[in-house]
Amino acid sequence: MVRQFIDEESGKVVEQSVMNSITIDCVIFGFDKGSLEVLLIKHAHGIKKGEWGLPGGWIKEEEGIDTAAHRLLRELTGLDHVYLEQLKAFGEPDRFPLGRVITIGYYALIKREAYNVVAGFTASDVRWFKIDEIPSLIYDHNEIFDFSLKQLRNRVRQAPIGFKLLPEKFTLLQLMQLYEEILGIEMDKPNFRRKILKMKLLVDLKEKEQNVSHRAAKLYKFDNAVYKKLANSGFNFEF
Amino acid sequence: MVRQFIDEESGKVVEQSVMNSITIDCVIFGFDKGSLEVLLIKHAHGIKKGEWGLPGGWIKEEEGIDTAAHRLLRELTGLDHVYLEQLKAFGEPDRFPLGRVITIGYYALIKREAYNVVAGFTASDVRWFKIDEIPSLIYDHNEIFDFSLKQLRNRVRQAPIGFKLLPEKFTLLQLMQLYEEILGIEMDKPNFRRKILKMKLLVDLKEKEQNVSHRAAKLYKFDNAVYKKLANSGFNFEF
DNA sequence: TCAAAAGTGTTATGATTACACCCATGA
DNA sequence: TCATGGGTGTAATCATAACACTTTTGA
Repeated sequence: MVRQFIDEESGKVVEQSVMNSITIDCVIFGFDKGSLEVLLIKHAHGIKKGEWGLPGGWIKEEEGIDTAAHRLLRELTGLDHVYLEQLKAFGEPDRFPLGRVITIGYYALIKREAYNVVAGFTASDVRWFKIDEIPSLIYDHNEIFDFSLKQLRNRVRQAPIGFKLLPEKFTLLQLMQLYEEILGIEMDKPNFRRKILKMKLLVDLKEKEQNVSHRAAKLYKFDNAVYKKLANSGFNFEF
Repeated sequence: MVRQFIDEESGKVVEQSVMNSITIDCVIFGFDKGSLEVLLIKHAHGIKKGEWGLPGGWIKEEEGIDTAAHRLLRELTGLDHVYLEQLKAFGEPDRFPLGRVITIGYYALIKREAYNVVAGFTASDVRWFKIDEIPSLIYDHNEIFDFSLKQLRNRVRQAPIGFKLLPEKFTLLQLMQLYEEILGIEMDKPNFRRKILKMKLLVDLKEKEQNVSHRAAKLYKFDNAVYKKLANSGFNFEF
């Protein structure tokens, strides 16, 4: 099967061979103003024109699947160098109406303020949706989204991937609210502070918030080097 | 693409259309005499004839992927109605030498004593290997195995899937040794007893071991109904 | 009676939880 | 001065880990 692509160097439309009957779909999570959100695109062409779905596409014949997922994200939304992890393959025989197509689901975590999302050339619209306001999506994309949320809730308890959703500099309350939002639970502020600080994963930046109408909070950043040391010597990230 | 299959009703060889460039491979775990083992097959045909690999095969055109994994397990090893869970898709472009093929990895947990493993018609040999004695496998099957072991170690801490590897009736020491073997750690017998019994997941069968040359241990079974109740109300299975 | 594993008891330590309460800042 | 969130303190409770010890059974 042959498909059209925008060549990333020349910017011209080129034709390339892709794998038949296998696609990639991607759930993109962002965190903004206390809400966990997902990026959806409105299809500009095809049988599902005008409907919302997950960004996705075909895998080139000579390209690995992780590479393909990164490329698709770049093409469809302008996002590059983001945290991306595979969920699993979805392959019910009737999931796609025009033939047998298996899709590999991915999820991405992005720092909202670092990116400006644009609609790629196959999308007519791109928008963030709160996770409890996801519309009815094309094909089995609601199932893929549900699975991705479960996976995120699981993974966030095992490794500090939550930080991928926050700005470089953040306050402890922002971090706590992120965990509350992802896990759908309420936490105790004093206890959360102590617990996260005891882990020694955060670096005190000796800076404070600016222009807030209450006592300014200290800013912290995540220390990836310390995390790697701790992760090797066995380490638990439960909340 | 068309492949040959043994029809499950008539027992005759039939031809059926399968999905092109996508396969399934399965890591089958069993537990015997204190050791965690994996079932491998020696290929009888093809370019990798005589080499060990994971059982696997093609997906029929009208068959879901989970269904395909169950069927393949049945065809290749005689195993039916086993616990089976998808790992993820493996799709490096060079993983398969004769063309671009993506594979979907699965892992199975089976009760060794309940099954008699046989070599299916494409395998010349089938054997259990201890997890620290896995030979060099075909394609990227060592990578798939490594991932499956990581996944098993993770999952076993989140849900009581370990029981799928034990006989219906087991002693607390057997259970503890299973966890020790899977997680690769040593545990304290008195503390393990108390912890697992406090969870209320085990039913005391009021029976004892027979013919052991030491004090006979009580036999227990896993109570799935209680587990489901506990799992709903939030529940932790850490060891 | 001995070995081997079953099974109980005890104590120190640390984590978790649930609060009360004071502090800093802009409106 | 008041609201808002920042930040500290404390005591009760619960979980974990380490290890000493008693019991049962067949060889």
